[in-house]
Amino acid sequence: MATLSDVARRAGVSPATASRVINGSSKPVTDELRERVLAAVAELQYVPNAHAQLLARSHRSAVGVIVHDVSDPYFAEITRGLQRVATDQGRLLMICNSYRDPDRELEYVELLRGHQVAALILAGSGYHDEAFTRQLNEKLAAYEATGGRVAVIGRHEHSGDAVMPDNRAGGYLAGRELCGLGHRAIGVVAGPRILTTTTDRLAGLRQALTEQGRELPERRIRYAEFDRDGGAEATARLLDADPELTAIVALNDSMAIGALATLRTRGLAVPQQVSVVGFDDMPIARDVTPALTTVRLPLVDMGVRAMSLVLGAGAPAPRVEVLGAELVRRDTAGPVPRPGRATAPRARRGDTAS
Amino acid sequence: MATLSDVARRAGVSPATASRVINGSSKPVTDELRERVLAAVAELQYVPNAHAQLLARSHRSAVGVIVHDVSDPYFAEITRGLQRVATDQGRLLMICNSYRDPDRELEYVELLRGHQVAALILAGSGYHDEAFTRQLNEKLAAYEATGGRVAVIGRHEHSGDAVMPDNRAGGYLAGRELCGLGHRAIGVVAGPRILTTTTDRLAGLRQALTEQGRELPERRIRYAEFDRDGGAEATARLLDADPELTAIVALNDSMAIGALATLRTRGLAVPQQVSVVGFDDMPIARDVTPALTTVRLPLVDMGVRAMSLVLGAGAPAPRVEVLGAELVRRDTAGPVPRPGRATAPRARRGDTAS
DNA sequence: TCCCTGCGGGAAAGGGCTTTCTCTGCGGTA
DNA sequence: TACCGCAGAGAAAGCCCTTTCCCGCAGGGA
Repeated sequence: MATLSDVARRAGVSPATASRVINGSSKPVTDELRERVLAAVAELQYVPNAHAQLLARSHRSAVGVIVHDVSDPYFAEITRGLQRVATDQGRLLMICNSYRDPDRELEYVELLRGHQVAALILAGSGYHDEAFTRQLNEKLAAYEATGGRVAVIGRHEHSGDAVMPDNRAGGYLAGRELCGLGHRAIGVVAGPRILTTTTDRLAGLRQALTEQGRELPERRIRYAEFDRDGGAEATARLLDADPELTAIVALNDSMAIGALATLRTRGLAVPQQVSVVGFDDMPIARDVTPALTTVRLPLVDMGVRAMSLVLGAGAPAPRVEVLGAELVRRDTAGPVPRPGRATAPRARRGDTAS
Repeated sequence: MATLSDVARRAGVSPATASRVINGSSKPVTDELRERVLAAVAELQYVPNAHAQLLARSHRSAVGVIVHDVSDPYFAEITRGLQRVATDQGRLLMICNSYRDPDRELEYVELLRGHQVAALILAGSGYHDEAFTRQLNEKLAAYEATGGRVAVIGRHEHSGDAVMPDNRAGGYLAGRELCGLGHRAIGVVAGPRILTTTTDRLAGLRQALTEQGRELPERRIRYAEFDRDGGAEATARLLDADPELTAIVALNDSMAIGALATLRTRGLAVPQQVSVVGFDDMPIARDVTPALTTVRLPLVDMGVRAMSLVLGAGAPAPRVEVLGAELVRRDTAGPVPRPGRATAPRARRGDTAS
């Protein structure tokens, strides 16, 4: 690889001058030398060694992000928001997938610290795990002690800047909607119970049912992986245990899609026999058939805000931004079927392509 | 940030010894010193500066990847394959999204070169753009001249290691299937015509039709963005121009989903009135209703192979691996409707959740 | 007793860049 | 004419590590 001194030598200047030209330093350089340097750069196809630059420069610029999986639409949307702000500010993003493995999450914090990121964003759900939380907080504290900025998305036991989707309110919305449609036997297809996302959404849901004088017993909840196959499998277990179910709440849209697959396999019409409500409103939600009724979270905006928090001026007190959830009515939630009468399939509501 | 010399000082040893302990060097260190160093590391929460390490070490380890967009399922799958091999070998992956912007692609090549990656994988489609291709090749050549390894996925005008999905064969498969079902009026919802992926798939399709004595006039092709909305829009234009169409080939699954959305909006039954065939077999393809008939590409495997090529021993001659395409029959492609008879909706074929 | 060997440790030389500090030479002022 | 100041260029000091090279010392063989 050509180095800066190669360029300098070829241009007949000192490395200092070459560096100044290449970085557009404020220190003035004669046009003639400038041109000679630029020519040498082009001829040698010179690209500065990023590591050497980062070592020599004082200020850190990159931002680290830890998500569960960028290819999961939930995180893809959040990342889009993060990226937008980062790009605007000329920051490089280092994105790490923890695949919901707490140990890997810890490792990535170290790794990103080692890479001298200016800030760190934890975009995955928090865990109900004291030992892990303590370790994570130690590492984050060490990082913050050296001037690193941290923001979390979701409920983590971390005192600092945070963007919180209102999962509880979202759960409540889903529950109220189904109650309003007359459902009593409501099953829940939940993500891993160790995630705060799961428990928060569940808590909101439970509150809605309780307010309506209904209840949500544990036997109507099935925990599984937070993805399509987890949803399919949990739905199957739920139906096996309780064939009377008239509605299913899936705690994210991927699981909801799995639930729809299982219902289809079993010949249960949605929403005529069983209603389904998802969570997140990922883009695909409107394209499944019937289009998914779900709870929308402002995912992109969450990313935008988290990045803004972390790149903005440090506030004395930790800032917490709660972002509301919103019910999106589509075609998978309908009135509870009248008992004792065989339900005939009705025409599906039309959907709009846009 | 604590540095290595801080650790050394605290442990009462030289930086050299500290480094040896931390990196598990082969050079032996007394247990006592070792423990003192380890203790100091823990107390100071020391994390080595990755940039300094990379600068000091001679060998480069990270691998750079340029994709169009990791959150696009097509690339998510490929990336999964890349990641698998990289992780096995303890390599860090730097993934960059070009968002199908050639200039950004060029910039990322520079950036990754600057970051001293050991290898570079171009996973996006190639472009029909001579100026761009020349620039790209120059940059890649410069990189390879300094010992960098390069592999491309898809057809790029780059002489070197490559993994090629057989897009042409896939297009052929789609065409033959529809011909076999009796379709004559076949429309194509295509991605940007500047992408080799588009033209290759189109070429295969055209060949199939030609062999059957049919043809594929330009007026039955609509080019749009390679995503859901592009597909929806192109389908609308196609139907407006030619309402007699009995089948649509979408050049990727995202577009196919957009096509289904438009057909649904217009009240056209799939596959009774219009058949649809997609391309790629992304995971969601089996979950839309009706489940999508499509052409499967071994996406994960493509990633695995590309990474293996690039991390394996350099072969004297460039290696090109062509991976076959396969037709996956699901529920969106059916026999051509008999003309002159109103088509009544039939029962949908059952699908299996798995 | 002396020398050689080998082990454990430290000194120091990079690795490629940025940036401060220093130096030279010029134009301008008194 | 003497001096000051400043513009433009270079010398050199880091930034934080790794790794080679070297040194001192203890043990073993002659």
